[in-house]
Amino acid sequence: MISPPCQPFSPDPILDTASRLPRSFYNRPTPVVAQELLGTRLVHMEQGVRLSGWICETEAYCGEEDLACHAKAGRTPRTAVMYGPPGVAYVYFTYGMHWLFNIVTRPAGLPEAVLVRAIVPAEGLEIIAQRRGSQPRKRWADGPAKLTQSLGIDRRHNNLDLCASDAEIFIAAGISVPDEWVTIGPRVGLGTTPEPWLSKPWRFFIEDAEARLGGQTG
DNA sequence: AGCACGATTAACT
DNA sequence: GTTAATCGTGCTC
Repeated sequence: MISPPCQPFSPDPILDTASRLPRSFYNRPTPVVAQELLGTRLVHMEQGVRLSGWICETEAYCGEEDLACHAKAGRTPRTAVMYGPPGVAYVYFTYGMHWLFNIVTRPAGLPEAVLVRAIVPAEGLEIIAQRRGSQPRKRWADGPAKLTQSLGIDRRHNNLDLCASDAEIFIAAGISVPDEWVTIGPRVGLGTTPEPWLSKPWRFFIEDAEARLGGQTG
């Protein structure tokens, strides 16, 4: 009995991971990575089911000097992940109940990351509906804690290398987003963070994302 | 050991 | 616009 032939590619787009973004994508200035993540897909392969959404809102957090960034406290058990290599998930807990998903940027030693703040759900809609069905569809994943709830992301995924070929969470290449679709402004929810950090234009989002991305098939 | 606060959300008035 | 929910983290005593 001969071995079956290797699959040259996955014929099923639901299982395709060939478009996983490489580590070099994340090893660049954090605001650039944040903007270029718009229009890509955040994918979670959860027990064989593919859950995903189009990334439509991000924020850049830029190291110890950035007083809005957790790394302002230096290297602690929580922030250690941000001091590691780019392309790794930094998932943290806040307000006693919410998980927020970030991706580490820049070379090891520079504690910077992009917070993913919103997605337009694309795949795994049945499961997302189970988790978010108490809310109208437009609100299923239009916030940083809503998207982690939608995709089933939590503490288990902190420090996960998104660039590893077998990682269950990754970013897949998506569509090219025209500059005219993108609004840039100050980050939100920063409370008493002082200037100039409070006003840095490090938030990026696609205007009318649901209409523009909702019909994409990926 | 104790404390104040948080890169939020949903349900109020 | 206001507020409760709920607990890990980092800082002070």
